[in-house]
Amino acid sequence: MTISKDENIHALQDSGFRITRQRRTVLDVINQSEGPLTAEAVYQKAKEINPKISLATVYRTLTVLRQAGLIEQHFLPGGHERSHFEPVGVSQHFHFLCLQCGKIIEFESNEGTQGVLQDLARHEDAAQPIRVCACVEGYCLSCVQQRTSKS
Amino acid sequence: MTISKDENIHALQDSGFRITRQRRTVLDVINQSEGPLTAEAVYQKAKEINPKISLATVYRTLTVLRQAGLIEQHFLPGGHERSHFEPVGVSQHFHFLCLQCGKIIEFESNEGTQGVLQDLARHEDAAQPIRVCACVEGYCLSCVQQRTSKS
DNA sequence: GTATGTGCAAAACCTTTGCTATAAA
DNA sequence: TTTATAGCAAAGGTTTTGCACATAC
Repeated sequence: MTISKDENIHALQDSGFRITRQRRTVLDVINQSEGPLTAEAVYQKAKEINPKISLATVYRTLTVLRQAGLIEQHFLPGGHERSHFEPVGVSQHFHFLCLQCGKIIEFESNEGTQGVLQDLARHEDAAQPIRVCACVEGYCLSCVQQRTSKS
Repeated sequence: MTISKDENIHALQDSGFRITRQRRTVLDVINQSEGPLTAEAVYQKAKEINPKISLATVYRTLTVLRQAGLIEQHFLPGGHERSHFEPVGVSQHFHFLCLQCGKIIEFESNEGTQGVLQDLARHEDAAQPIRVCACVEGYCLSCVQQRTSKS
């Protein structure tokens, strides 16, 4: 599950980037995180390791790590408004958002992925799909129960 | 295809909002648009009809129209960074983004929707799904051909 | 040694908010 | 007449950028 960072980080050089302390730090933070982190959250955790790191560097590093294929950027459903960063391939890109309480549930969906790709295949112009994500919005169990009991 | 706005706009009153010139304008702009519009784009088009309208009003109106169920807010894949607004039910919530040229293809996917909902159903906590959207990233035909011809 | 990357502060960007005047009901 | 809404300008939050210094190669 935990992939050695040093195996990883040289992807930076393969993409023509340099390996720096700050980039190691940011990558470590993301690789060791439990769930997706906002840029601000990455910054806070990175400062615990390297108090001198700046928010600008975190943003620039996130871009670079993304270009090197070391992390992915997600947007959660509903708001979508803030980007979140995770190691490549760790999380499912399927989210359910409860419109009432804001709870987010991650789930897997091979059926969904296949279905989407199958229908997409009818559009010849979408030649080479790489990544699928889906967002579902609705109400979670406890919020449904609350609503039911009110009426 | 074009639904009479006057049939539509009274949904505002049903939700306890007033009907104003600005709200008519914004709703008209969105109903008559070809594709999803950013808030800024709505503002530009609205100014052609009512030069006095302010951007703040556009934002507030977008919120109100959304609450009244007259328009929907989407986020396109890849960037996701800016919200786009469309009439309810007009567009598919499935998008393909070409990572190279940025082209976006909208498509339908009943298979995808059903697959996603089927897998989501295994999570009892996601009791009442309402809306599904999916984003696919990859490369479009012409960009794939370019890449192939280079190598 | 040279090009890239960092830190800082300032700017850019999108969106929201406070306030007074205006208009819908 | 009463209350919601519009317009303006200012503030808010996130992300980007310019520039001088530092660091990786």
